[in-house]
Formats: sequence, C-alpha cells, structure tokens
Amino acid sequence: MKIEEDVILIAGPTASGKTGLAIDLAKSHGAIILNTDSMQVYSDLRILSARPTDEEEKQAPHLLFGHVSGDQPYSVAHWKEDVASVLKQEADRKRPLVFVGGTGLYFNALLHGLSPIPDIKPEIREKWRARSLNPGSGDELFDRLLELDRSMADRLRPSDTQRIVRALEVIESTGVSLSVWQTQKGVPLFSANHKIKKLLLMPDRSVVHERINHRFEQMVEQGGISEVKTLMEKGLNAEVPVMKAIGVPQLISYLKAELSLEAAIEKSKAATRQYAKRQSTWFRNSFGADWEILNG
RNA sequence: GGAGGAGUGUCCGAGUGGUUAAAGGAGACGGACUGUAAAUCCGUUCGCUAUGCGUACGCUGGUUCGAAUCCAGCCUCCUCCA
Repeated sequence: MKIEEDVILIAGPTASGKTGLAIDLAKSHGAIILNTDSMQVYSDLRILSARPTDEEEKQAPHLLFGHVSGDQPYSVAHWKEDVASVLKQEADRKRPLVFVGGTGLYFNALLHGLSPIPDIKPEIREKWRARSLNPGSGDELFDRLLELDRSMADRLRPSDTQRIVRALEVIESTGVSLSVWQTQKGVPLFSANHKIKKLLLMPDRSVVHERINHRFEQMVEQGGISEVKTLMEKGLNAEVPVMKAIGVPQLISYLKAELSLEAAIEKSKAATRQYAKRQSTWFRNSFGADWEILNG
C-alpha cells in the first residue's frame, strides 16, 4: 500500500492487526509511529496491553509507547499534549506520521481537539473520587450534582458515577458547568486543509474473537502473570487506569487465589471481546465516511 | 445389585399447582461516549404473519378447570453402600 498523505491514522478494534499494518506502512514510507492507545502508554503493561515488542519497535521509530508510569495520572489531555510536543519536534524533519491505536476518544481529541477546560485542583479531584468509592454513594453524588449543576445532572444517569464525579469536580473547581465548557470547541492538532489518510481495520467479529482468545493465551505464556505480579507489588490504588486494564484485575484475582487460572483467563478473554465490541460501535457510529475500511 | 440426590431457556442458576415465556447471573448482540475511555453507562436476548398465536422446564403417560411445580413408568448423570 502506497499512501500519499503524510499523516496516516490506523484505528480498529483490539486484535485487528493494527500493529503489523503500522509497521509495514512506517517501513515503506519512512514514517514514525505514534501510539494512540490509552493503555499502551504505560510502562507497566507491555505484554497485557499488546504493546509492540522490542523486535517490532526496532523496525521503525515508535513514540508514546510505554512512556508513562502507572502511578502517574494520565488522560486524553496529557496524551494530546504529548502528541503536540512530538509534532513540534518533528516539524523540521518532515517524516510521515502513523498514528495507531484503538482508543476512539484519542482519535477524537486528535481530529477535533478538546474543549479548553482548566485543570482541576488536585484536592477537589481527590475529594470527589474518594467519595465515589464509598459503597452506595451513587445516589448521594447524583443529588449533589442536582444541587450544584442541574444541566449536567439532566444529561447524566444517576448510575453513571464516573461522569458524575467529573461533572462535580469541574463545577466545584471552575465554577462553570462542564456542559458550558463543552460548548467551547477544541482545536484539532491538524489544520482543516491538512490531508490525512484514515484507515479503519474491521475484520469480521468472529475473526477478532478468535484472535483475542488466542492472543490472551499467548500473553499468559509470555509472562503476563509476572507482569501483573510486578504491578501488584507497586501497591497502586485499584481505581487507577493501569489497574483496570483488561487482564489485570482478573490475573490479580488468580494471584490472590480467588479464581482458578482457567477462570481468570476466560474472564479476561470475555472482557477483551466486550471491549472490541465497544470499540467497533464507536468506530462504526462516530467515524465518518472519510475512513477507509479494511477487512484485515 | 441397594440407598439417596439431580435433570429448567446459549450457559450457570432460582422457582414446588394459577399473577411464569419462567427471578438472578454469565455470555452474546445493539447503543451512548470531550480530561479514569481497555473506563463508565443504557437497551435487547424462544419463534412468528405479533397488544395475538405457537413452542418451552430429560422422555412418555396420568391427576387437575389449570402443572416446570403432584403421581406412574422410562432414560441420563452424581454421591454413598455392596
């Protein structure tokens, strides 16, 4: 495949063959590869996040892979900044860029930008997150949101604790509703006249499922359990993103003898399949016709 | 050979005469998604010519106005005793 554009995006559900395609394109176009996956940024997760191996990384320059420690706060906004600084550094070199990954939100941030919402004061963020951990705190938080930010309460379900917490921290920290902030459009990382090649890998669901099942077995064979053991020893809060990566909670349960290895593997595979479905839904419904669909 | 126990929808599992197409869970499928996003949340899940009809709780028959639920026989599986 020869591509004219100097920015290539490769999206697709997990296990759809993105990494291989990215490397092929990077090699043939002299491009650099930028990670567009929320979990592959973490240094703690090499095997379980299916990050490119050392062998693969040697075949082309890879950026934003495993560059964040799991105990650091990270999010789309950080990622967008990381991309921006890479773009700045690369400005003179003119190497084509290949963005690969499975995180729809990150592609949106790249293509449409993020609303300019101020950083939340750490104490405030901590306060609400801590409260949300209390069992049965859902209704209470929703009631608070009703008092503090009616417009957000109207569009969130009382059960959606995570978004409620976000709305609460924004209204308290900035004094302005998240719904207002979000009306301010973000700035895309590429200008409108910038030509971008958008590739969406969408193999048949049954193929993806087979690959997922097989791949998780391999992850375990290749040391997935010791990766989790090491991560566990860092004693991170169970709520932080790395600790919620697919396979981590399941293998922790195994290591704590709460699940058999077989059960932990089956649950991890199922969680991965469900994740692939959510990704497919996102891509199918929020990516436009300008994405070229490949059946991998 | 003898004594108990069990067979429910894709799977697990509740249900002991009517308000049961059958709780709940899993899985699967569909959907939402702007700073935790591999997260978080919602819906559907026997079939159909669909405010009704058909089929369904191991099989066959019976009791009853009415059975997944009671009775009889049979089949299969599990545990214990020989």
